[in-house]
Parts: sequence; structure tokens; C-alpha cells
Amino acid sequence: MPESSEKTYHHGDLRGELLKAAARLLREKGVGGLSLREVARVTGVSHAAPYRHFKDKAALLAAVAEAGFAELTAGCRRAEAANSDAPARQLVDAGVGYVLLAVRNPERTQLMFGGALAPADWTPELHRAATDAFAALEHIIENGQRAGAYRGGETRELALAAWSAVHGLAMLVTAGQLGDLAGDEEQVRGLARMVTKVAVEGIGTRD
Amino acid sequence: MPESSEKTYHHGDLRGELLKAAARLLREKGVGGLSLREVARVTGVSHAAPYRHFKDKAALLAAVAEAGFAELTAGCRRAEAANSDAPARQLVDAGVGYVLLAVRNPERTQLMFGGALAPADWTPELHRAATDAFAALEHIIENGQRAGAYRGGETRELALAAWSAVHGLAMLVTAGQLGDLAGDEEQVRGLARMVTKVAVEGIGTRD
DNA sequence: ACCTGAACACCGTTCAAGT
DNA sequence: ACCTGAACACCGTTCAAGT
Repeated sequence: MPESSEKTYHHGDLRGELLKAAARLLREKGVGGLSLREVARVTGVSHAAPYRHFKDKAALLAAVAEAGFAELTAGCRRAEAANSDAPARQLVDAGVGYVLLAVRNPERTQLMFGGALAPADWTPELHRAATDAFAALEHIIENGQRAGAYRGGETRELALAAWSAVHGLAMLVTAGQLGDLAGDEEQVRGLARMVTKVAVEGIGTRD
Repeated sequence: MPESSEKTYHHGDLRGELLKAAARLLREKGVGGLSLREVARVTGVSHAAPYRHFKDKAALLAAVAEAGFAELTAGCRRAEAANSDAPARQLVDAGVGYVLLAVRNPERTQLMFGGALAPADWTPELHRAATDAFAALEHIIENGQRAGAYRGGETRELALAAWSAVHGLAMLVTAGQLGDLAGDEEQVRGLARMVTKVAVEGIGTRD
């Protein structure tokens, strides 16, 4: 509640406020329970106002998902930078980070990967963000191949195998398929490390 | 359109018809586009009638998801039976079957794992069906351990690693994250085989 | 026992109109 | 330029009433 402008039609950044409110409501009520009207209500604006800033509800959700992919990419790059010359550790760190990020934002993860956003609702920006995240992972695999830690050949395939393993665990945990692990971050970390290590073994040299 | 009963308040099996209609609409319009009112409309019954057979919309969806888990379990058992004394082949077959089943029913897979069903909406029957599917996979891993193909120790952990890999690929494909592979079943089969083999290597003996 | 029809409180989206 | 308020066509769910 800024004292300066009192009520100058929401001091400029309605778009940003809607985004923040949407992220919060998503976390609280889940993707099914989030309504555009409530986002507007909570932001203190009429239910038609969001349409000045987003084409429709899906566009708002796409923007939230985009931020999620950006965090995934950043985590991957951090893991790479923190373990130069240790490709296997790069991959394990990135994998653990991926799963932890998912478990800390289960509803957003469902939004990103669960099909709440129909293919037609994927904005070009969202596509870019998702592609970037995969590229960051692929880069880590490439490092490992160059160092002779992983077998040669199709980098894309090895990256897909590693991604699948980590992504699968993340989805199983966020869906609650493995029991209620949401609180027990240490256990999640352990499972993520185990699964990622199996992937490292699986794509490793020697055969 | 049976000629016998003409219109005797829908010849007995409204529950079954609703289930069938729901499965069809789910496939056609996705989990977000499916409404209980349309299920009723398509079945030729008033929009309040389904409530005689299902507590609410979530209960109907849960029943559809349940059937999906049952198919998963059946596929696993088929893969096991078809490859007795070849544990690695059991796992690869089961994995490929898992991914193919998902890609053939993308919307149902999103329903089963995508979080459209809130935790509170998981019926006991649905929980049972999901647990059974994991148990069927675990059994295949156990075979491999007994045969000395996989390393000893926690069967649950090895099974989780394998499940994560296969599940991750299935979710990435059905979410369209890997491009539009829905049509190209041969390519999906190839990717599934590759990912499952990496998992077999990863949990294999020798280190 | 099983289904209907009206009713209620919500949605997403559009559009004229206000400042 | 940016927002409002009424309107429209939908929802899920409930409940008295019909057969």
C-alpha cells in the first residue's frame, strides 16, 4: 500500500502484480483451483482488467510456467559452474536441483509439465524457455563426453536418458505417487542423488 | 440404440455408459475440456443424473484413471510372462509398453499423473491400482536381482530408478516436450528402448 | 430406486462505456 | 491508454419433485 499515488489506477505495473498474484494462488490452490477472476479480485482490480495485459487465462499461466523453466535453466548452469572439470558431479548436482525445485513448487511443476496448458496455449516464449532448459542439460552431458566419462555418439540421446530419469522422479514426487515426501527434503535429495547416479552409470563408458 | 427396452430409464448400466463417455471425451477434449454436464448430455441423461452413480466429477475421473493403472499393471505382467528367464528383456518390454500406453492415451496419462486430480480426490481404489502397478514393476526387478543381473540391496530403490526413467520419458512425450511424436510410434518405441536400456545398465552389476 | 428441472454460486470472455 | 460493469454462455453441485 504505497502512500504516494493512493489510487492512480494501480501505479503502473498491473502486469507484474497479476503475475505475482497468479503464482501465489497457484501455489495455494493448485492449477485447478486458480481462477482469473480471483487473480483480479486479489489484485484489487475488475475481472476484465487482466485482459489488457494477457490475451486470456492461458497466457497468464504460460507466463508463470515460463519463469519456472528459467529457474530450471539457471539451476543447471549453476551446477555446471560449481563443478568445472567434474562432469559427473555437474550432472548429479543439476539433477538434484531439478527435483528439489520441482518438489518446492509442485503446482507450478504440474502446470509446466502436466498438460494443464494445451499445446495451442504454449507461447513462443514458453517454448524458448523450455528448449533452453534442455540445452543447458545437454551442455553438461557434452562436457562429460568430452572428458571421456560418458560414451560417445548422440549427445541428444544421452541427455534425454538422463533428463527422463530426473524428470520422472520429479513428476512422481510432485504427484504424490511416492507418498507424502513434500516435507522431507532430505529424503527427496537422497532419492534424487540415487536416481541421477544410476543415470550416470547407465550412460557411462565401459560397454 | 437397443430396440428391446426403448427407453426404460437407460437399460440398467448408466454407470458404465458414463464411464465410457467420460473416457471418450477425455481423449477428445483433454482433461481441461471435459465437463460433467457434457458427459451427461452425450449419454442422453440429465446433468444431475451422474450424481446417482458418482459422488462428484472427481470420482468419475478417478474411475477413469483407475482403468489406466490397471492397464499398466497388465502390461507389466504380460512383459514378465513373455520373457521368463530373461530379466533384462522383461524390463525393456515393460518399459516400452509403459511409454506406448502413455503415448496412445496422452490425456488419460495426464489425468493419472498430471495433478488434475487433487490428492483429496484419490479414492482408495485408485491408490490400490497405482500401488499394484508399481508392485508389478518391482517384481520384474526382483527377478533380475535373483538372476544376478542387477545389483543386490534395496529392490525398491532400483525399481524407483527404473520407473523414474521410463515414467519421465512417458511424461515428456505426452506433454509434447519432445516435439510431436504422438504419431510416430516407431520413434517412440526406439526412444523407450534406449532409455530403458540405459536404466538396465545403470542398475546392473559390475561396480 | 432412479432420474428430472429449477436454482445457486461460480467461471472465462466480450464489449460498450467511463476517466 | 487503461480500467469498469453489465452481459452471455457456460460450469459443478444441490434439492425438491416426479415416475
